[in-house]
Amino acid sequence: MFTLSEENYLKAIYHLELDASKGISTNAIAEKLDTKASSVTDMVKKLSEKEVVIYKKYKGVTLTELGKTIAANVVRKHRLWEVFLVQKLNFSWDEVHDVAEQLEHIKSAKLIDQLDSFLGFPTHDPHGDPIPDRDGNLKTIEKSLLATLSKNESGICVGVDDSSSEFLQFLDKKGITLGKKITILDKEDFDDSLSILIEDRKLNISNKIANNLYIKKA
Amino acid sequence: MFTLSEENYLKAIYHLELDASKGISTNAIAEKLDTKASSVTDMVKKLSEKEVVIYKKYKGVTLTELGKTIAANVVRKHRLWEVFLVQKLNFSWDEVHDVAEQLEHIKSAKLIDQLDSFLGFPTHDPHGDPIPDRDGNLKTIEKSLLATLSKNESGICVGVDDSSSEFLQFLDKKGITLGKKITILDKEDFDDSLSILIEDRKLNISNKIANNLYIKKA
DNA sequence: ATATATTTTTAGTCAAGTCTAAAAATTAAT
DNA sequence: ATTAATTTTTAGACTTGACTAAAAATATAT
Repeated sequence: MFTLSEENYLKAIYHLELDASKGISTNAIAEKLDTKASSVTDMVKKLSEKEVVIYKKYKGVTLTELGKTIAANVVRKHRLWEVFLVQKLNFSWDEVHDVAEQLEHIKSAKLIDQLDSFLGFPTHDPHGDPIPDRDGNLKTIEKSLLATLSKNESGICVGVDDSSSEFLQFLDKKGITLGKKITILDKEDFDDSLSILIEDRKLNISNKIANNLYIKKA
Repeated sequence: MFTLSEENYLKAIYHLELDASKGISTNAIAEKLDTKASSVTDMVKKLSEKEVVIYKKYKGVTLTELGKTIAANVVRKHRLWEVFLVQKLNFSWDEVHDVAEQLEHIKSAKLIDQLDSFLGFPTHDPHGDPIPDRDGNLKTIEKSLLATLSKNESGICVGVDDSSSEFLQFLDKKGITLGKKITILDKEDFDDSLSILIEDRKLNISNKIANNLYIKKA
């Protein structure tokens, strides 16, 4: 059995491994968890003892298969709870994260299986992130950052990279929600800002926004 | 803010105070929480600092109004989650306790308000125990132990005293569930066992059972 | 290739919550 | 009203997870 702290470390390493080929540095983990590298070293030794990570001094950390499974399961729980909060309890997508951070540590296989079923076996959370299955596998769909699309290309909005409540509330204000179709009307070379069409409305958005919105090309 | 451990102490004291007029002894708390009296002394000092209990050495502990409110809120969460598990996730009433013990510590006012609403503002949990309102008040209904009824009296089954899964499963097996009408057909002086009528079926039950079943007299 | 800068680890400390064993207070018994 | 039994508290130690400051290893720059 793993403690709340251990689960958070595994989850952090799991997320960091998604976009990093080498071993994860203790510093990177420390930053992600808002703690100190020395604390990470201690914990990583413990996790290594428990055979959920492989750790060589000064060489960074990688998850073992077991570690990956455990981390994916925490992520699965987190995302299922997010769906629950939005679909059943009328939370908005920018309110769910902190509560899901707590709920993801509840231990009960039956609970999560039944929740999954109750929600109709959702495949993605409210931010468009895929929900791992019971074995920890997640099918990733081909999605592109809006910023990478060319003029006149279009697609469906399927996810966000940054899921801070500030960004999500900004999207709400602009009427940009998952599932909507977006077409690039124009790209401005000067500042890489975009002119887009979304549901018959024309909108100008900055490059920063375009770099945090995922599109499934049509 | 209170830690998980602090909340569990407050809840234990809260439950113990329900059927005890004097201050609660550290020993009683220790037994309830399956810990040692010395640990309780330490914690009770801390809770006293935080003004949620009143503690005089060797004299036992009582909750302050603040302490009562906090404890009642934990109990409220516990019981709402139990309702959720049974009504929405198809748990049986003997499976919910351990999971609710975890869920009761999730911190989010919105979560619990929305859950309450989602469940239709239930007044009692699956074991017939009342759910405190947002202010910690609970309305107790007049209920009697089945063992206290006399021959030919009858009433509705409204709760259990012992909610161990063993006892609950026993009741399931016998077809005794909340809401059913029970009539005392006969009482046996020798062993205080009862002959009862429940939904046209005649049943013999021991005194031990009768002392753990609550009835609302008809 | 050596010096400098950065990253990572070690060593020692701390707080929360628990424990055991011993001491002190309270309660019960003669 | 002492003595004996029980309960409660204190004192000191342990574990988990974190921290700071110093040492060691690695990476960078001239």
